[in-house]
Formats: sequence, C-alpha cells, structure tokens
Amino acid sequence: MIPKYKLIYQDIKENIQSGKYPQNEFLPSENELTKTYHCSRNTLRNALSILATEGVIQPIHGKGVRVIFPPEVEHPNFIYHGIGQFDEALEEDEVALKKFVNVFSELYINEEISKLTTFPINTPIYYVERVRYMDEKPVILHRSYFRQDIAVGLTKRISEASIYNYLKEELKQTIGVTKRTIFVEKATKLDSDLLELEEYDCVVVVVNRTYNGEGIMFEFTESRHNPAYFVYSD
Amino acid sequence: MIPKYKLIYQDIKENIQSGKYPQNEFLPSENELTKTYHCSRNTLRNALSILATEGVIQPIHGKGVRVIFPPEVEHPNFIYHGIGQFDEALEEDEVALKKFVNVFSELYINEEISKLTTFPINTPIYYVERVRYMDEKPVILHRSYFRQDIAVGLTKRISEASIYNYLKEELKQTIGVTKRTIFVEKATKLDSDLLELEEYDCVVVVVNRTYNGEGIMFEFTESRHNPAYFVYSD
DNA sequence: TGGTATTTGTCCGTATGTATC
DNA sequence: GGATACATACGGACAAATACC
Repeated sequence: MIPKYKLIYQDIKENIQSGKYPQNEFLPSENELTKTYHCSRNTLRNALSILATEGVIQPIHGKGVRVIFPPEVEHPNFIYHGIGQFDEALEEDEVALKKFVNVFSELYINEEISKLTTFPINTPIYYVERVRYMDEKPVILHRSYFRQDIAVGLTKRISEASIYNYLKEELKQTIGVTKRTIFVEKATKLDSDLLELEEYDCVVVVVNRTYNGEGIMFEFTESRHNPAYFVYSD
Repeated sequence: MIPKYKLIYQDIKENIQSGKYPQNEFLPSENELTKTYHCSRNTLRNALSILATEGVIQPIHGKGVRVIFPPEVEHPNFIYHGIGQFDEALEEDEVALKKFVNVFSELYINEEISKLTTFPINTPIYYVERVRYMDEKPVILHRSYFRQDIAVGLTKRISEASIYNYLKEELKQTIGVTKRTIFVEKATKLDSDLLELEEYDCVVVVVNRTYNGEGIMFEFTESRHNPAYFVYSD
C-alpha cells in the first residue's frame, strides 16, 4: 500500500518533468491542489516538502510554490553520473557495463583498517575489490568492507552480480543513509594499471559509508575513479 | 520569533553533539519528547524530519529513532572543507584566508556563456574572477556570473570583502538552494600559473548554481580547485 | 495609505494504520 | 494478543508575507 502523499509527490514530479508545470512558474496553490488530489493540506504539504528538499520546487511565503527543476547540464566528458548505488541506478541503462571481482576475502578489522573505516577492531568483514568497466574501459576501482553480521553469506559470485540486490531481496535488509566524502589523490601504480590511466596522474576518491535501515553502518567503500569519467551532481 | 519546531530541532541537535543522546542509541520516544517540549506530535516530528534529512538521526518504524551522527573523518590532505558559502563558513576560522579579485566587469550574456550558465542571452551580468588563498597559497580560482538585476550595485570593492554579506545585509536578498556539480579537468596554463599547481596536472571543477529566496537563479560560479587541497563532504 | 483576499507557515488535537517486542 | 512506537491522514485555527484594489 503506497501512502497517499507519495502518490501525490510522484504525480507532481511527473507533471514537472513533463512540462505541465513549467520552469520558473508557480504550481497551483495548495488549496487548489488539495482539491485536485482530494486530500488534506497536511498530506499535500508532506508531498511538497519532499520535492522542496530535493530542490525541485521552492515555496515562497505569501506568493506560491515555484518550480526550479533545472535543465541537466552537459559535460564534455560526461559519461558517469551518480555514485554509490551504482548497480541499481544504471542496471537499466543501455550502457555496456561490467564489473570484475579482483579480490574476495574474509578478514577481521585490524587497527589500521579500523582507523580508515571506523569499524571496531576485530569486526568480521567481507572485503571485496572490484573494477567497473564501461564500454570496455575500466573506470572505477572499488574497495568495499561489509560487516559479516549484516551482509550474511556474501560470496564472490554474488559480488559479481549485485550485492545490493542480495542485501535487499535475500537478506531483506533495508538501506538507509549514505554519507560521502570526495577528494583527489595521486594515482598509485596499481591505480594506473587497473584503471589504465593515461592523461591523468591522479584519481578521484569517493568514500561511502552506508547505513542500513536500522542505522547501523555496515559498508565502507573507497571508490577510486578515473578522473576522465567522473561527474558528480548533488 | 523563532518557530517552536526550530528550537526543538536545535535543542535535540545540541544534545546529540554534546553526547547526551549517544551514537547508535535511541532518542526518547516521540511521546516522551512531546511531553518534555510541551508540543504536539506534529511539531516534534517536524523537527525530527529535519534531523533525518540531515542524516543525523534515523527513525525506525516500531522501534525508535536512532542517532547516527558519525565521527568526522580525517584526511591526510585535509585543509579545505565546504564549498560555496565559503565566505560565511570560514570567516570565523583562524586559518589565514585571503582573496584577490583579478577581474571585475559588467557584460551581457552571449550565446557561448548562455550555454555554460543557462542564463538567457543578453542578460546583464557582473563577472567576477577571484583567487582564494589559504596560508599564502592559492587554492581556488572562482569565476562567477551574477545577475545584475538581483545583485544590484555590486562592485569590485564589495567582491573583495563578501558578496554574500552584501546580498543579504544591503540588498536584503534571501539565499535559497544551491545545486552543485563536480568533475575533473586537465589544468590549463592559466590554472597552473594562478594556482601554482605542482604535483597535479589537473583541477577539480565545482559548478555552483545558486537560487535566491524567490527561486530565481542569480549566480553561476565555476570554481577551479587545486586538487591537493580539495575535500568535499555531503 | 490602508484594507482585504490569497497563499504559505506554524501549531494543535485526534484517529487509524503498521511494525516491533 | 497487548503494549509501545513510528507512519499516515484529517480537520481546524491563526500568523505572516504578498498581491491587489
């Protein structure tokens, strides 16, 4: 049962994307919208608040609610957009995507890795190292640490398919927040080899910490990107 | 008059930061909190929803609301954190910050710049080019385009102080959403010279589009960062 | 200048649904 | 099943900003 406010949210969003509610124009007033959706003002405002935090609309006190969904910007080097839930996000796309699992191992967190990941020392971990390919070119090197007590039964085979699908479908885990940090590092020899870096001598490092639906951090991933194919939007 | 839900939001956040509500523990139940704050459940949930979208807490249906405020992560190359409202964010800090205005000019948007900024052709613009220094080293080259009809009366002198202070204090403009895109480009000769790039042959480009409180995009800024000093957290 | 209607912002109380223990 | 806790939804009231006459 999808709640009413989510349906309203989706409908308004589609109407914005389709152009029924154009850029820089105002939406119909909240009073009108409650009539068209046969709902209370609270429910409608619940839907609107999601769009507002997404940055799709901007309510202006006493005036109305303006649409500020911006046109997508093109980049000369645009290829990869969106980070983190790479699997789900792009599985549908028609791009030639592949991944290759270099390393799959089980280990216990030692002091050094604890410092990096903030997992407590001696936590049992699945360590997965994967390379992402796009159009036959390696673009990202992922180094992931999953808590064994949450990603129970993870295998190399599953890592080659979709870890997130496994977590959600098999383990019924819900995925919560992801916290992200981005910076640049000089490329190591390993980076250069695995990512076939040519024009760049550095990599973009994206660190993701993912929490499950219970607020437990269960994944730490360091993704090393070929700068030529890196684009991030918030 | 600060609304009640914001006071509650601030109070809970402070209690989390002070450790009164510890990491990975649950907050008191919504019912209890409504009693301590003498408010309705709606008002309290309004406050909680802000904390949830900030990623500070995570509500779990039927169980409680968990604190997931994570410890700040250190970077070996950590210096600069936070982008965009650089002025306000760091003016208080004790770091040796300076900026130097290279170019200040008035111009009309032409076809090429319109493509870049999405401002309509012939829009009157203030163009500002600034270099950011930190501890005497140049770290960021900013190229900003401000709509003249919104940033009325902007001058070179103001740009050397704080443009945002001017917008807010003098022009009584309210600042709305900022949309951001990050990617990497090969450094130009100009980048290398102005930013004194040494170990890197590239720059991190952060594109900011800033909207005012009315939902009008009035600023487009392309910030070219020295990768050695670039760290971004979301 | 001022008053009125419109529109969003804040706040309350209540009822019911659903997940967890 | 019952108690607790969060999620959804309704309706009403008043405040504050804006627009318009």
